[in-house]
Amino acid sequence: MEAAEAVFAEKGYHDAAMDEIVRRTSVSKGGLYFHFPSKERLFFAVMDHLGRRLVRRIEDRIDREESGIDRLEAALTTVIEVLGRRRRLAKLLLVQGYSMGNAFEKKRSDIYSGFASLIEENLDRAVAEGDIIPLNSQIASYLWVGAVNEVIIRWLYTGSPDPVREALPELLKILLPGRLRESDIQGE
Amino acid sequence: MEAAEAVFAEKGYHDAAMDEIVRRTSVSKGGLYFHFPSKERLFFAVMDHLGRRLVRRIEDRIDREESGIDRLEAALTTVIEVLGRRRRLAKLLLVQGYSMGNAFEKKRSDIYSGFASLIEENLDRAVAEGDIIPLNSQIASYLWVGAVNEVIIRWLYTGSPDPVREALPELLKILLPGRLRESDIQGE
DNA sequence: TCTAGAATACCGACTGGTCGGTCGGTTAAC
DNA sequence: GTTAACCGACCGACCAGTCGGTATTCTAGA
Repeated sequence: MEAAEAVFAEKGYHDAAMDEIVRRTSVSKGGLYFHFPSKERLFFAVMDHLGRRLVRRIEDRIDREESGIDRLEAALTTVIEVLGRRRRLAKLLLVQGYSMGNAFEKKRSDIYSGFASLIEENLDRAVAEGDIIPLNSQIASYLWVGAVNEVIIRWLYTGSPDPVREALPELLKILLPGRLRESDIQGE
Repeated sequence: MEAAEAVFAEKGYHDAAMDEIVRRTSVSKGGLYFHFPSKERLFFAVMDHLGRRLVRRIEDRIDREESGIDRLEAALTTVIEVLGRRRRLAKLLLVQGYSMGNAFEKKRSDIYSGFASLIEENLDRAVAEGDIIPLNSQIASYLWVGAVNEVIIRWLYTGSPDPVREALPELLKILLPGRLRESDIQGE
């Protein structure tokens, strides 16, 4: 029962007790352990499920766009919108994993890589299409991921700035300066 | 004894046992608890100490520069250099805190804010000096912080890319496009 | 069609190990 | 002789995982 998601999101890996997860489901502890051999595996299963679903959602969204730069904008908008509206999901995906200690390293890489490679791919595409200046797309994709991560975590912890209304437009402006030429031309 | 730093950095907050910290020092458990009322407080003390030291080091470095844009470059270079050379410090400051669960929220904000406000301040300065285009410096500072965070964590987990040699030049190129005009002018 | 019994799914009281924190005491300093 | 600094054996709470058992579904042979 993936309503274990709720407990992990609220308490973090370590403070989430299997007994509490059990209490919130209709299965018993034995039943839970029949399907998942350990707490760690249960947690990984939840993370994988949610991570993959988010990436798929982004992919579906950007497939509607033609150019690399449009796809980049759509990808960023989608992540920020999804994570910025669902605190629980955001907290679980971006924060609570670390609380399981060093075992999380591999899993984190997996999840973040899904999003990063999506960005990397479309950065290359946008470069090829001449919409943005050439760059090391791998490192640039880390920058994108890191920016999203930080903005969302900041919002989780302090409640501001609003990811969708405040942060997103600003991030787009900085990360896709090519866009400026179309709408912001005025000075030089 | 701040050699508790080593244990926290290796194991993370939760997996670090007070008994092990004690074992690695010359004091006893009672002695340790005489100075620090709880494990949590000890951890916070270590974090505060290291966080403040890093910020001070950056401040010292950027005070040697005149313009906002030079100070930004110096700040970014310094963090990446310091964290990119000292795995233990980086892991402790950027990763291990989360493993203490939700109690870490406030502390993380404190530490990251120190660096973010440094960036924010100098972004404003660089804007005023006309070296970069106007932007929401608060959100831009989160982007900077997030980018550093991600690049370093990536390196911690996978060993690449090299923060100083590979990531830093690329980040500078993207974050301070103004710099391009001086060295990269060729086309348009 | 009936049934033995195998396999699958599930139950929840219990346990064994771990670890933060305590406390009665000792030593050293002023 | 008072107080600050320090010691380390011990305690008790907590919790992942177990295990002996039950219920349900599937399978096969007569």
